[in-house]
Amino acid sequence: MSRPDQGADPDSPEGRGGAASVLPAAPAGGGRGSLDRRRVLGAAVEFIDHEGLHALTMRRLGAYLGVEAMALYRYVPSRENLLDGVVEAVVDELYGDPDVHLAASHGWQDYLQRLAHGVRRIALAHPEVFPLVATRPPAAPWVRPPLRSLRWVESFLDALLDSGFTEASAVAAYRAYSSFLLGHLLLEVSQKGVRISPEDQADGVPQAVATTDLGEYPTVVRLEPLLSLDESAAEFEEALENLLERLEVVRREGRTPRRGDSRS
Amino acid sequence: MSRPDQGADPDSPEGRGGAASVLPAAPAGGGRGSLDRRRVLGAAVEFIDHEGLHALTMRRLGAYLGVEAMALYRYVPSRENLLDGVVEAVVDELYGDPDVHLAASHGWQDYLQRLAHGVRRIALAHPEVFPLVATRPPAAPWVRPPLRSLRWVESFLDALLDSGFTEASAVAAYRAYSSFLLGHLLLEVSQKGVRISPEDQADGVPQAVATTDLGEYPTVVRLEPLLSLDESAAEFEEALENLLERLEVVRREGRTPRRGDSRS
DNA sequence: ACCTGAACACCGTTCAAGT
DNA sequence: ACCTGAACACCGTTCAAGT
Repeated sequence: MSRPDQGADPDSPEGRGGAASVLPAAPAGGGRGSLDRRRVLGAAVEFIDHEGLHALTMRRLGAYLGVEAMALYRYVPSRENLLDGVVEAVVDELYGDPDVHLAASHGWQDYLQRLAHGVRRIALAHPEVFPLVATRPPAAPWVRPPLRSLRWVESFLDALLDSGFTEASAVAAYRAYSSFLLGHLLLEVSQKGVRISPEDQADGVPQAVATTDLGEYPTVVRLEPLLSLDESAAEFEEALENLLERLEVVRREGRTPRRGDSRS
Repeated sequence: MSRPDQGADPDSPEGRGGAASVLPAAPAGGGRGSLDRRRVLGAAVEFIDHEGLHALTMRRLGAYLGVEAMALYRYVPSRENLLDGVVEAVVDELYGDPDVHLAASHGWQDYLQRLAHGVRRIALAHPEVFPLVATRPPAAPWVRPPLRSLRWVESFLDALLDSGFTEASAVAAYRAYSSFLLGHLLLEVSQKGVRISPEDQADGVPQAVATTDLGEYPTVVRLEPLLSLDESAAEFEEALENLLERLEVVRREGRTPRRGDSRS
């Protein structure tokens, strides 16, 4: 059950840390000081980190900030917009990550490695927010989660184009990379115990499994110890490495991937 | 704005089909006949398919069935349980898919191909439901979306064990396969235009992109035609094929995948 | 300029009462 | 046995009113 991630627990005992890095040095949660959009969004991230997404209501967020819910509408036009802002705030944390800089990296594979690990660190730092990052529709349909912002798409494509990818294969690589990140991180985060459903699973989790007749699933029962093992970190590395190798083949051959490539 | 009201195309042209295959021959939506859990869940799936997930409330689902909301609580203990039931009903459609049968397939690769395509068909048939399939926590943390049910996990593992996978590599394959399916299908479905947010994006979508200064992202602007191309189907095939080839290497070598495999 | 009180339309859910 | 009416505690959101 030990957490594999590097980088969680940034450098201090601030507890769950998280959004703190993107917030002003000013008092965070229910602290004083006048409100502004940034403080509202930061408080929302903290609130979701601690209480879960399902607990976030305008009224409770207001109370968390020491204010009536109606006051929030001065900084946020709607709850939906608030959630979009939360996603943006969390993704923005990546901008401050010194490990994820195109300039600082050695080649496109190194850059994609750093970027993937940066996104993973964010996902693990905000497991309750990540499903939102993963499922909120982005600005345009071709800007895909979890990168989500034009800035990262631009940076990604530039890195690949500079390294000899054709335009078509750079775009194909972007799609494959997005799918990989989304699938892996969404499952990893939910495995760590996000409670998307309200609190109806107070008794732990295995409720539904316990009431099922396990006798019909002997293989699952036998392999349960293996299935329960958390190998997320190693699996992430392995799948990422494999993807990068696959992309390198595409890059060398200078074209869009086609079926059956690796057979020739 | 048009209300779906009761009896949206009761039985005439099957419309989008979808859940119909798993429902009784009886009238589906707002038709008559006494309620039961199956009819309630089937109506919920139809409702979400037509109106979107955000529109589903107990009161509106009641109205869709020609009944007060309170009547639903005889068949469904809570809204959360209703959503779980919706997910289950949609996944259950896979059971009726004649293309997805272990017995009918030729080898484990063929089986995983059929299974993946079966899940993809369901995702595309119910794009508004699929995010729920993807993000609702399953019964146990090691039963992963989007397969979600012990029955499919059992079937998956059996197929691989019978084909010479070790227990550890069968489990690793299950994890890799789940991540792949989840990532690809979630992005494909959301690209097709799911509106998870309410209706605030009535003006199409590009609102946020239009208000952004695109001048800072020349590469994205230049590659926009490529980025907008929908290559989902081909990309799905290609990534699936690649995954299966990767698993074949693991199977032949009879061990859990490790980093750097394909290099040796 | 910034926040609040009161109000509106809507939720999920409970329960006594109807048929 | 199955459904409804009324009620409760809670939502998001608007707006006139307070300071």
